[in-house]
Amino acid sequence: MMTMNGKQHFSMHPALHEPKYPGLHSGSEGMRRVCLPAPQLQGNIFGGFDESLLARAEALAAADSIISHGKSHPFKPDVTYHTMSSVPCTSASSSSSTTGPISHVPSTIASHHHLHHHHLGQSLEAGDLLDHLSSSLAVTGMGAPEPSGMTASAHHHQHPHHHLQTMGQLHQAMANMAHPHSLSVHGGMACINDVESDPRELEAFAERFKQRRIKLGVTQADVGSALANLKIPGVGSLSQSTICRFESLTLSHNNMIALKPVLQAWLEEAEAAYREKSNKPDLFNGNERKRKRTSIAAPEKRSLEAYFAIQPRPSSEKIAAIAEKLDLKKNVVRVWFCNQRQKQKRMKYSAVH
DNA sequence: ATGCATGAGGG
DNA sequence: CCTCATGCATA
Repeated sequence: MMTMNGKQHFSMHPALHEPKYPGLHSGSEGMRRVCLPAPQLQGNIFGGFDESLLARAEALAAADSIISHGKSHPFKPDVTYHTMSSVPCTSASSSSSTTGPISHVPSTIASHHHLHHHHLGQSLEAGDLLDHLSSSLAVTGMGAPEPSGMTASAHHHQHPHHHLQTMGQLHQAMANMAHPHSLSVHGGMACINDVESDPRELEAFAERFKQRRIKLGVTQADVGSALANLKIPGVGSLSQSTICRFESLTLSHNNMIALKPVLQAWLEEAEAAYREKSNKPDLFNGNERKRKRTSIAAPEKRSLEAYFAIQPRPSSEKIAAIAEKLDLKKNVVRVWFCNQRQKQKRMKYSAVH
């Protein structure tokens, strides 16, 4: 559909991305074993990718399905619905209009009134709890950019983008702490910023975090919204998804490092407040959710995985071709590839170590 | 716990 | 367009 944009990006990067693959424990999706040999297609990826490539990928996809994986879906015809409907809930929640562009508007820096949904009976009332925790993790000067797997020269590379610029400045911290050179000459043990111990420390922290969080009777979602109350410059709230991913280490290494200080600060505050006060009344829940999610059917997904194994970064043309072949919207395919690439780079340090 | 998506920032 | 950090909707 929709023809093609005459844009043809030949960004055939050698192999900037390390073939790091998790495989440590995840195992929920169908990817992971998609690392197929992919014979001699390095030479004509662009030249004659047409039939051969697509055919090849599909063949592989077919073979793959025969082999079967432990996870077979009952069957899912691609349900591609995009529906962002209205928000019946007219509560005063400040939350986002799920209508896309305005999801996260206000930088909670100035105003932090988020009336989120709660459903724990006696969890801590973050709003007040963490209100006085304004500067726990002020800073920790340390200088040294890029972790181990980053672009060594682009230290300003992925900066303060996104809404709440949660990392706007966290990125600094992240970059700084990423280097073993500095120091964490603080208390002496488990400071807010001793990332020098690399992935191991993170893993341990994530584990501890989860355990204590549960102990406090707080959900991932609650942690996310409570973060805004920390009013750490540049740090707003986060979603349940992100907290979950942090705990399960399924974020990029950089992201993990950037989030650690914030979550640690929250944890400390929450525990302190917990001891102090039993709890508070708590709020009610305002619910609102509408948007539907596109669902790619299993067969299509298998094909995509096969294509991905052959060429993780298909050009616009190829994406269009694949999209048409699988009868999917081009954008869906493009996004799918982007997401696959991200997954491939998840934490679970599987490379460069 | 995860799949698909949005958006910022950078080319 | 891509990469990245994140989020909504979902299974």
